[in-house]
Amino acid sequence: MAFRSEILIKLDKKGRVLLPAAFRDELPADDRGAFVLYHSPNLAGVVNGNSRAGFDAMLDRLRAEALGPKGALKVALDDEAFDPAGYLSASARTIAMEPDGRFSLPAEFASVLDVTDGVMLVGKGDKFQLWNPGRWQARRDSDRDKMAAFVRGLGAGDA
Amino acid sequence: MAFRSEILIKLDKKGRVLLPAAFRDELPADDRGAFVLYHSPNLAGVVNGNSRAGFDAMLDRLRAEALGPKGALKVALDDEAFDPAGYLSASARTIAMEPDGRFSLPAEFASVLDVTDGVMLVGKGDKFQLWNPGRWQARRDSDRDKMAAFVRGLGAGDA
DNA sequence: GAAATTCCCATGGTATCCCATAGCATCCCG
DNA sequence: CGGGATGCTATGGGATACCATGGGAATTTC
Repeated sequence: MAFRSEILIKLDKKGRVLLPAAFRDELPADDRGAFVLYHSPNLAGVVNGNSRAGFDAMLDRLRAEALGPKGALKVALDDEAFDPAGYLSASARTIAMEPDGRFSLPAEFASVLDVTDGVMLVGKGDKFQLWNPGRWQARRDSDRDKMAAFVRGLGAGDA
Repeated sequence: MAFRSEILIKLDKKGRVLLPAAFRDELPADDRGAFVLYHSPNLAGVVNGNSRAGFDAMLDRLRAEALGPKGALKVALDDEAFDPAGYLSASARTIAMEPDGRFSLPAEFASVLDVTDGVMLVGKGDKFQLWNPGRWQARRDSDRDKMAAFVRGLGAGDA
């Protein structure tokens, strides 16, 4: 289960978006009809997506590693303390797909993405992202330079 | 598992390419039906390939070395920071083969390779590469000289 | 009832399945 | 040891299935 590739998908007049077959195939076999969209916790204008199981697994890791072994119990009782996993849950929505893999993009996501006729779907391995196509282009260009620098840095550190 | 040799393969009118038997045999026995293609991170016009397991192993090593022990959690949440493994995932595609070992080369790869009727498959040990045959010829010639110089350098350092 | 949502059918393009063949390499068996 | 016989590899091509998309009709929502 690893989301790869970047795919430009049409947003039609009815506000529908297709989750590409390449991504649908990465959803768990027993839960192909729905997935989760949630706002990026620290990058405005980006929406993250994952399978329900993948999203839940991330929350579990978050609670375990951020809060320690007693985290789960504490979170269940302590409403005063900040709970990052709870924060993400509130920003997330379960999205049901039609049998053909399409779904209607909730307006809250469409507006932060600022998309009107196309959405860029980007695989990030253990999750995927929705981007405004133009913004993704810019991000991608800047990442390309960072990647080249990163590779150069590996060589230097080695020697 | 080591990819060796250089093989020129036809690109037919339907855009199909054969993964040579010599390379298919190097794929893990339990995952022979598909592999991964991804753009070279720092060499334009070159496409890399590997088994799914080989690609994933590279990403794991990458994340381990690029980030600290808390890397996994940070990467899962931080969309603003540059993530080399995520960058490679976005540039990669899982390629399913027909039972006879052929696959259709996605247009994005065919265009950066600038191939029309033939692709050079080059084994690089732990991965393989796709090249435009002419460009590979040039690269190979230049590498031959570099290799000779490298071997001479070894002798000098020894003495 | 008007607007939005969901279901269903339609379509062009692409990818996949399947069958076919020529050229090698290997095997087999007396 | 020879000479077929077999099998696999790389390639071609027709038929079929699937993907992404559009749009009408039915259903829901307020």
